[in-house]
Amino acid sequence: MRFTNSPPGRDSYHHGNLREALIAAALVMIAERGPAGFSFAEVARAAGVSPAAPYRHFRDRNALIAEVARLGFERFAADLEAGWNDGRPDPVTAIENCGRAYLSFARREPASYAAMFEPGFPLEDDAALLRASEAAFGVIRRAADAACAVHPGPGRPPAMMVALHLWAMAHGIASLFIGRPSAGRRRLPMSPEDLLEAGLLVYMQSLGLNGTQR
Amino acid sequence: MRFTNSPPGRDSYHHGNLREALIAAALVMIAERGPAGFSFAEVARAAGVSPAAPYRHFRDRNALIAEVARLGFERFAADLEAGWNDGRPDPVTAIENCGRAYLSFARREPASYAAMFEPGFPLEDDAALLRASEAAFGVIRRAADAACAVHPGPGRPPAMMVALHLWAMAHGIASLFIGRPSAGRRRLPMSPEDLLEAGLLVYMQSLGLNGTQR
DNA sequence: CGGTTGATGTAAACCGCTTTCACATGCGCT
DNA sequence: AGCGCATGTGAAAGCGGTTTACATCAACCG
Repeated sequence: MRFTNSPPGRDSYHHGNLREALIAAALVMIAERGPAGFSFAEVARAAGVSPAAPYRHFRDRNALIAEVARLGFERFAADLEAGWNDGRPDPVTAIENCGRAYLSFARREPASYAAMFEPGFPLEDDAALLRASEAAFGVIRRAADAACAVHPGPGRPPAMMVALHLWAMAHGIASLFIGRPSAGRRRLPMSPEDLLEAGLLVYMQSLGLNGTQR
Repeated sequence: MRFTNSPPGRDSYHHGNLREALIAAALVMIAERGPAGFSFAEVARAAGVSPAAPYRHFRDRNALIAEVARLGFERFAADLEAGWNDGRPDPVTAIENCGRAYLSFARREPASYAAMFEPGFPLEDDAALLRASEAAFGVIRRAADAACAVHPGPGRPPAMMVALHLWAMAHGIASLFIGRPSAGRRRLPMSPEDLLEAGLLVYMQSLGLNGTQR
């Protein structure tokens, strides 16, 4: 499998856009075998260059994974933002849509999701990556803010805590039931999407955030 | 670092309990660098034996990780069972205790937890491992059953769904906020334990599973 | 235009890991 | 005491990953 992308297609000594080709190859391999399932030399082979070439673009294998994660967080934040859609038509429905966007991302981009949450090495010293992940969580945080604002006077739950609960529930379901199988994986009586929607509804109902009876 | 354990301490040709020593060494290395962060030869070195010795006990590196995961699931199930404590003093409190036991395990045995949920390879063909993981989930499932039984007549939630929600919430919090840092990690305004307890309370309150007002 | 410079890719050497083999050791059973 | 099987060794073959010194090329500049 070559990833030399048509324009300048590698008819010459230089590749042309090796950096992007390496990222694309890494995405495929991570999707197939996880963040630990490929080597720096292997992506080089997939891109049709010598094993030493990638070192011109990334300090090492970890830096490549970190870049995959950073780009993933950017698209992730955009997806969540689109799902949230400024809280329309109403906060509860918007949060459900946001949850669906969350799982949809994990499903469409399992490689990015894995690089983001199971990189296999620290990956906390990368400032750009940190900023990207902050942006993604920011969407959830703002959604929780808006939803909590609906809550009547006293006893209003702390928005940060609500945001963390929403995130944990979504991540828990994505991590357990989407992507490459792990040990805990088991057959579900419903789709992960339905499972998450039900969980979010139950949670938010208790907070009095929706108009439903109870 | 040697793992030759004091009683026959390796004064002789044979190790004495190499199998356990290899598992112990693997646990240390997984805790430090993740399931992908060690080689078969390296655990052999740590145990003070030749690189070929481990093959007498495990088919390959993956089999070693799978065994670490299996033993982890056994202790995990026992911990959850102890937390649940047959639903005493009452189902809601018992589920909170179960949640605390969940996070406590992830904290005390980060290596086991990682091997169980992020092994880095399929690990679903191992029957013994599957059984062990079933047993662990069974505890959560029974807790959800018992809790749901308290619910008044119609509108009773499906226990399986509740079990999955509880598991997802606990796993989400453990995965995001306990263990070696990942990208999504951020500073919490509260301990993971308090975060989970609050989340479980909010969730169960909505189901009418506790006696609290609202 | 021609030369220089820096970015990009290569070739090959080096190193460690994996796996297998024949062989050594000694524990436990009779 | 002696036998047999489980367990550990040593060496070697083969791979694959990483690294260093060198090759190529594009862009810039006088």
